[in-house]
Amino acid sequence: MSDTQPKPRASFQAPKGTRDLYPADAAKRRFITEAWRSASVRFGFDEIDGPTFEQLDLYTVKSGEGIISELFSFRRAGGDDDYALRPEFTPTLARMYAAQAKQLPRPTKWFMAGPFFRAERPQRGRLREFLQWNADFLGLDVPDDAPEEARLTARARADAEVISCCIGFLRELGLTSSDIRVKVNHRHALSLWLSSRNIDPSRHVELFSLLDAKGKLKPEEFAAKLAAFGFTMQQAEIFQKGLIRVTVDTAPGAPNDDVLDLTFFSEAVAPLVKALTSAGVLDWIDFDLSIVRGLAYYTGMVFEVHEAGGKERAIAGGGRYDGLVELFGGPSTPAVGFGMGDVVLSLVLEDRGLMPSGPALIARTGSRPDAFVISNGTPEASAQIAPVVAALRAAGLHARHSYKATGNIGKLLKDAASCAARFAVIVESSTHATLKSLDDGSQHPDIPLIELVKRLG
RNA sequence: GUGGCCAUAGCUCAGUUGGCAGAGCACCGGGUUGUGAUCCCGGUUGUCGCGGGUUCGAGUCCCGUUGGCCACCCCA
Repeated sequence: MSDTQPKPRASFQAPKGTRDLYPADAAKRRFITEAWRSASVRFGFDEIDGPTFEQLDLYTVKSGEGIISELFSFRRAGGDDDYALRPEFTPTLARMYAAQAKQLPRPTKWFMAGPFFRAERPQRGRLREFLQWNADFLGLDVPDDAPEEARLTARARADAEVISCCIGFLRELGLTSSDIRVKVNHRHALSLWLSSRNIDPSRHVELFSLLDAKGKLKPEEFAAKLAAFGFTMQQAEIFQKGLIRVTVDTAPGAPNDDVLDLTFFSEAVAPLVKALTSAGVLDWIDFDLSIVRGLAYYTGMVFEVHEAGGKERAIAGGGRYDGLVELFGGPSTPAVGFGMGDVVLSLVLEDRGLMPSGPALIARTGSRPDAFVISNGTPEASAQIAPVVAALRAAGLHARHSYKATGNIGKLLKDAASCAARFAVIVESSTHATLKSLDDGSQHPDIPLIELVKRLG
């Protein structure tokens, strides 16, 4: 050993806010990503992906210089370009769409799922490295010169389709509309409604931030600030609760209308409500005027998905961002999408008992062995384990065997059960085996070894 | 970036005013019952997160550091 050899270091730890995934954890991650993929494909989205790091400037275009402290950014030794690990997908998406916009179909529906990185202090539901699923609907299914009314309903259809895909995924995992609420608002509709109350458009953004901050203010403070916009105490309470009833027929929704005349808002969101109804997901939806989402680039519908008890951070969030593709150098393109992280989602699934584990998880992730081959303990049977396993694998089957020295059949069957094998093959002689189904316990003796592939296939 | 709590076996944790490093589970081996719950016996695993300091002596007290949990900030 030379003097330059580094000394062994006693202990390394995973970097702050990252996770080591042992087999049980990796299987849970696969369970989630497979479900994301399955829902996306079912709703007609095509998979894409981009680099996990981009030019630093790509992120400041949209979010300003302030974003830099939240990024993991770096410069190659000796180079002079600044890069950043991707903290979100939307800039990459906008860049990719802009680059090929002329040849892409309308609409273009894309999804991706992969790792993202944010230099934040970790806490419950928030890590520095996490997975995020993104689904986006770019362009509309009507011509650019279609009447404005047609374009409005086309936007509402796209908005509803994106929300439906998100809900379709949650449903597939066994969550219901009483576990999860999808809180929806509409920035444009909100603005129309505020204007109808003679609130000048120049003050709308200020009011949006006030609504966004309601959870952090004392009720009296919140009401006092709302009073500056002409709202009464009673009306402030409705904002405080968040929940606004909007009905399908756009009729004034009782009981809110007794104190808040929401006619303008209701009319503006009517096409969205209609599209959500057609998609069969309206029972998951709460309209909530206080959901504005921090980002300045949202232009229409915005939504957040929350655990019904309101205990966790948002499971997902998204909305319409019609100006963003243009900002990245593409043609003016209506677009709507959302992102969902794996961290809060996992907390909710674990809490509701919907995260599988053990053999159930192995079955869900498609890694069940077809056969677990054991010997009855005689030398001639033991000698057949390697060739039988090899033959099964050569036939494309998933075959395993025990690495234990014991001849205890009970212990070996326990091993077979713990890896969730479909069948145990108990080799009895140099030519025959017993086939045992580990699902129903049934046994078939005297199976010739050469017939195993046929019996298991 | 700010604050509080925490770090002992692979996991969950106990460890007395500072005095020989522990339990359960898991894992491995052996035995009994030719069949997945079992039962009995035995065994491996630790720079007590890391680095300093005080002390005859530190898992225990002090300082620093790294990481975790929680809240603030932020949330694309």
